[in-house]
Amino acid sequence: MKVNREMIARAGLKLLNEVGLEKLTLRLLGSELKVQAATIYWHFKSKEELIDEMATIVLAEGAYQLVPAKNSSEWTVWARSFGMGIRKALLAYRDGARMVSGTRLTNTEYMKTAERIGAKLVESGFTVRQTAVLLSTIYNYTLSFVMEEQAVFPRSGERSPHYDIAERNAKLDLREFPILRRSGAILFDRFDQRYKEGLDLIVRGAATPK
Amino acid sequence: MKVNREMIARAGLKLLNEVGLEKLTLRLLGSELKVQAATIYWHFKSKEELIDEMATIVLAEGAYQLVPAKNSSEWTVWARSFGMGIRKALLAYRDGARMVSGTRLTNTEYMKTAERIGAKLVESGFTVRQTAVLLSTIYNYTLSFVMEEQAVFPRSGERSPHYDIAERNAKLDLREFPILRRSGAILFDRFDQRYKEGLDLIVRGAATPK
DNA sequence: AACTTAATTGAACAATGTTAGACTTTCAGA
DNA sequence: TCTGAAAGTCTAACATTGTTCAATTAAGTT
Repeated sequence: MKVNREMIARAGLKLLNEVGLEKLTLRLLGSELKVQAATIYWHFKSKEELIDEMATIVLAEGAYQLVPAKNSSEWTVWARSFGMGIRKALLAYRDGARMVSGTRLTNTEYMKTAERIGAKLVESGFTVRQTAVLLSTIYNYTLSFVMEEQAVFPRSGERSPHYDIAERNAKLDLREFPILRRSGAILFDRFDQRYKEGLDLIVRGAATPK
Repeated sequence: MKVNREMIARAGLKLLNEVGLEKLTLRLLGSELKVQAATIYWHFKSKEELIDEMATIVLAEGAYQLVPAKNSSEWTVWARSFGMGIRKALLAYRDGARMVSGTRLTNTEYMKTAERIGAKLVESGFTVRQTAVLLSTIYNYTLSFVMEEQAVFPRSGERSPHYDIAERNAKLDLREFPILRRSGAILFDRFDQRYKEGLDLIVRGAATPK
């Protein structure tokens, strides 16, 4: 059976959702495609390059949701949509954030959307530098946030046993850590809510003159 | 020669700086300590646990710099110092950010400092929730920022050949990507500067009422 | 049909984390 | 001082992984 880069990367993403990044081995991927692991090396020069391709697909696939549904004129809506869209794209795959982090894009699909958003911000009065700082700050915040989120919820709705709130609290003395203790429920639950609040900080900061 | 958890983790950090996270193998670590790799398993139940310990040390070691030198009364100074301090702590070791990301702390040393900073914010009028959101947002931003930074500069001052600005620009058509093209120099150079600007966004956001 | 290129296979390699059992050191208590 | 158990280390192996390479088959071209 003949395979190509696209098929391999897609199968990789399918398996990623089923077994997670750590268990995504080239032999498993080969068996999914009914092909030897070595075959993959005809299409990709390394596993790393395959993961770059997979990450690129995830971002490209999710790119459409980075831009507001209505062609709103408010730049704040665009900035927020950028963050929320990336988070959604990363959450679409198990270990999505960890996979994307530290990969290099293999094509410019995703960048087209980023360029549009950047243009919107420049149009709204930001300098190129301010635009780059704002978008990269949102991007970094989001990437790390979702990495944590997916550590707690490897698959959406399924909480990892390693992050039990009650267990964590048991280790934190209420007298010594009054604030951290009360933060557990905030940090390890209702990620949607906290993500938005953090995103708001950044956007509000950009909206506020020094 | 007898070794213990502390010695092993310290040696691990020393080697981390020399060879990076990927090449940090248990056999190499064993040879550094003049001990077989298997010995490490008497002190740690897995490599992951060893890395947890190493990460914990990095944060604990860096904790002192999370708090302002002068006991300033301005909460903004505390918030900024928190971010800058974490960045410094992560930068102190090669692949520091990647190592810390996704590990679980093995003791509460670092948390003591976090609690102090949290207390300062609550004292300044923030709710516990606002405090948790602000600090976690700074933390996430910083972690991801430094991961990128250390991908570009694996060791401080030594730029990775994979992130050449001119090369990147060559791939980006100036007409199609006018903004991204000009962003390269902002994103892949002068990390100090950009980090502060991003951090400022967050802090300013927290200072601004909705 | 002959020949070239594209794609896949099978088998192996080196390296890694990890484990099991034998061996050695440490040291408290008789 | 002797003894025996506990603590610590070593040797040797295992399973799994990414990767390579020569041999083989499939596809496409002249």
